Amino acid sequence: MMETTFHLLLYRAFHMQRSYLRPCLREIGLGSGQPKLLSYIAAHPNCRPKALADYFEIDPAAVSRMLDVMEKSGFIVRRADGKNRRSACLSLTEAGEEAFRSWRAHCQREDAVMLRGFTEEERACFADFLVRAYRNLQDAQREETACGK
Amino acid sequence: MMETTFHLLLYRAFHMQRSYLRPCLREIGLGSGQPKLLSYIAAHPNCRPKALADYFEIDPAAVSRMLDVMEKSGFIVRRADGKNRRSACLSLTEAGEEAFRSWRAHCQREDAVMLRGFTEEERACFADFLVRAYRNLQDAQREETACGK
DNA sequence: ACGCTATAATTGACATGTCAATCATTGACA
DNA sequence: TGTCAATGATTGACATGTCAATTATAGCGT
Repeated sequence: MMETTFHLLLYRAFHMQRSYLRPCLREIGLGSGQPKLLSYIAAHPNCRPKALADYFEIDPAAVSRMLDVMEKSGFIVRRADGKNRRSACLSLTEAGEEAFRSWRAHCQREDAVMLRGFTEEERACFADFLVRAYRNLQDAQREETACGK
Repeated sequence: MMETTFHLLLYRAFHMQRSYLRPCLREIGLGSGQPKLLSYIAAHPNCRPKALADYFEIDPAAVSRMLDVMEKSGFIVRRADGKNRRSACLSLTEAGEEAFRSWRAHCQREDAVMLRGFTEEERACFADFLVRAYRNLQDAQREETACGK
């Protein structure tokens, strides 16, 4: 792999990670986009779909359909809220809690595999780079859309 | 953004990058998966679909369908090869060459934006980290599938 | 209280990717 | 040469994501 652009480097690392994680996800019964929703709901019980879309910066439509799947799989429930009939309150079922625990454990092992041979400093540095790259793009995007409008 | 796992860090950086690049791709008339195919075909004229699938480690089915789109968009042509009637020879049209040049230029600008505030050493380090992470996962995957079989 | 606008969720249509099945061609071996 | 297995491409079905349109509810301003 001799890529010339960071764009492709990032793609390949991400893509390989998803590929590596696939068997585990299949075993747990989750799709590749679902763990993040699971973890957010675990950390914020009774949150709304909108919160998920905002936090992960994905389309509410994607959230809506993933919740459909996760509800059908028995990992979450959409509970009606008397006060707010527009949004549902989301929470994990027992199976959802269990799936989340499995995922978290596996995810930690995966991170360990990915960072094999990295020193503690390098890990911190890598995380810092990823955050900085993310923020640079985010800032640029905000500027450009603000300017264009 | 205060993620606890590298898994999510990588996802967010990748996702933000794709989001940042979207307007440019729309302008050129390319889908998000097409630039990499374009660049490979530019570097390897008359290559086969299989080579694309192998190089980028994606499913041949995805390649097949993206080529359909790119052919319909007028960026590539599938030329029959008398010797080998199973695969087609792929090449860029003039429009394809032009799209590739636009993409490459924009991609360089994007990398510059993403790496704003990075020193030269940090850039090299970041690239190295991404390659090492990729290879760690690749090796682990090979081991596990070899072992499982 | 009424109506208008803004917000939340959903649905449809599409792109990218996976997986499984099919189909055609190739190439090797009896 | 003729059969048969391996290879390459395609197609169908699904998950994730985008975008645009629709629907229902909230909430504000008069």
